[in-house]
Amino acid sequence: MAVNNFFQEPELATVADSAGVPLYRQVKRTLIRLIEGGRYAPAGCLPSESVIASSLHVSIGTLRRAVDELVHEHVLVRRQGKGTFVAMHNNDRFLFQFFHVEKRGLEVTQAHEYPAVECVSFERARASEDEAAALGMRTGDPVFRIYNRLKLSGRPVVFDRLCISALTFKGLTEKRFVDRQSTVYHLYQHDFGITVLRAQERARAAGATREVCKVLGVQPDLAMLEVHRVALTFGEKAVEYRISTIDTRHHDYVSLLSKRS
Amino acid sequence: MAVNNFFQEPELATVADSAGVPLYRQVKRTLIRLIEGGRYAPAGCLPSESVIASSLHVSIGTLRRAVDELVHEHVLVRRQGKGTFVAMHNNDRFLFQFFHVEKRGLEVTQAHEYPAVECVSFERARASEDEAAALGMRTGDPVFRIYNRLKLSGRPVVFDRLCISALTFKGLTEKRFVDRQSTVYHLYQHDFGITVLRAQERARAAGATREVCKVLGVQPDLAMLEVHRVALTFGEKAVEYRISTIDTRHHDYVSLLSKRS
DNA sequence: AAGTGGTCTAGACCACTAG
DNA sequence: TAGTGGTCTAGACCACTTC
Repeated sequence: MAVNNFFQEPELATVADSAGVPLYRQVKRTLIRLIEGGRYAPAGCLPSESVIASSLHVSIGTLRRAVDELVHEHVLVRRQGKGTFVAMHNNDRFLFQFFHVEKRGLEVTQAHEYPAVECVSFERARASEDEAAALGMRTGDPVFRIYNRLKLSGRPVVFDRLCISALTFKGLTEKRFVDRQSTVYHLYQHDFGITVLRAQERARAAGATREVCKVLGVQPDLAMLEVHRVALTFGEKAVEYRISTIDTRHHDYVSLLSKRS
Repeated sequence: MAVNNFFQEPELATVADSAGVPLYRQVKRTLIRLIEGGRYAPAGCLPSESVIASSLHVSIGTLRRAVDELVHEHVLVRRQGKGTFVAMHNNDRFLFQFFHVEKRGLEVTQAHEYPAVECVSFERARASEDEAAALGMRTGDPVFRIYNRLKLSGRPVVFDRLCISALTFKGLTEKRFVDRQSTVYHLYQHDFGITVLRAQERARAAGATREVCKVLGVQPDLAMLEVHRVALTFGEKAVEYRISTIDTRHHDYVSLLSKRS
């Protein structure tokens, strides 16, 4: 499990002596560069903390502080007795970090229900002005536009329209998308090496359009919840723009303010 | 600024040797008990880290770890060179920790706009079933029901209906509520010693009711965003139940998933 | 200059996991 | 039993604030 010939590239192994920046931040940047650069596969095990610390010529306390922050940001996962791993996007933890629709009723957090995803359409297109702005690209650049219907307890509840760069996700096909084993974000990570770290969401209410009525089977002008999400990876780079239209007659969009203890 | 006769109560000063619980967690619980018990006023300064550490017979590293977590949970605030303080709810930081309505447009986080609050009605009432469930009390218990209209750039955008226990907030009057200097949460903290630490929110879409039309001046059945919030203090105790109805034609409800770096 | 929090170190010991 | 992360310590030095 341990890797010996680890920090070979001198420029990566060296912690730059940037002015005023705390050492543990520099160590953190170094670790991010290594992860980002594909130095470790997702789910891969990092060398032990003592090995990394001595490789980078910092104390173990400093190394631990850098890792602490990366764990907090869901980039790494620690498992006592086993090692430190690159966070994966294929487990419950990560699914529900980004899926926040819950059946109405119990205020206490109940067991989450997995949505069943059906792909409604998959097309290559050119970025609209909005899409380009959200993804930091130019209008007309090639994108994939993927429309999904999500069912909870057998009833259609969410209409997801997502847009991703066809350059970033070169080689993606409808078949690969539909046949994926796990979540979309796991596909991004496993097949394209892109790890979604966080997302910004903006919610608003809007009447159901004809398209929404058709896909979700609701009556025209029903008040729907519309969530616009931009998913971000390292360096705050936007990788996905998604509009979710939610039938909130029996479900809520759940948000948690501030940290829990 | 420094307090000398600090840890007088032996049972508070002693860190219980609970089985298996890390020392820094026990220190954290001790600090919470002291804050909760009004040992320090809000905005009050704590003794220096070295003083607390030696008082509790733990190393400074352990004390710092406990304080780190409390800072992360917005219970304490550190100021280098000055000291550690109990977090206050009267600054921008805390206002916008709980107010998440933003004008549409720029995706980049723009300067937040302060809402202008008008009290529409203030009444003593008996808790409905929903209110009682949200606040952990019995149906029929006395509550205050306070309705506010919030304006942004002079236009009514949000209709807030909040419900709090009349027992917890004994002595609150419409005058005191309206004449408050700062935010509602600052009033809770300053006048009643209740610190709101976090909140749970559930959002849904709904057509405008007659009451909403009257207060916000919108046409009937316009799709509105409805946010149900339960605000919590120490020990996960619910202290406020609030329903915000938002006109999202020109504003969004903004949510941040996962941590930012 | 004195006092505060912020960083960094070096090492000890414990708890968990695997072979 | 060996290796991993988790906790705890004791002390040094730095950066910031106040007097």
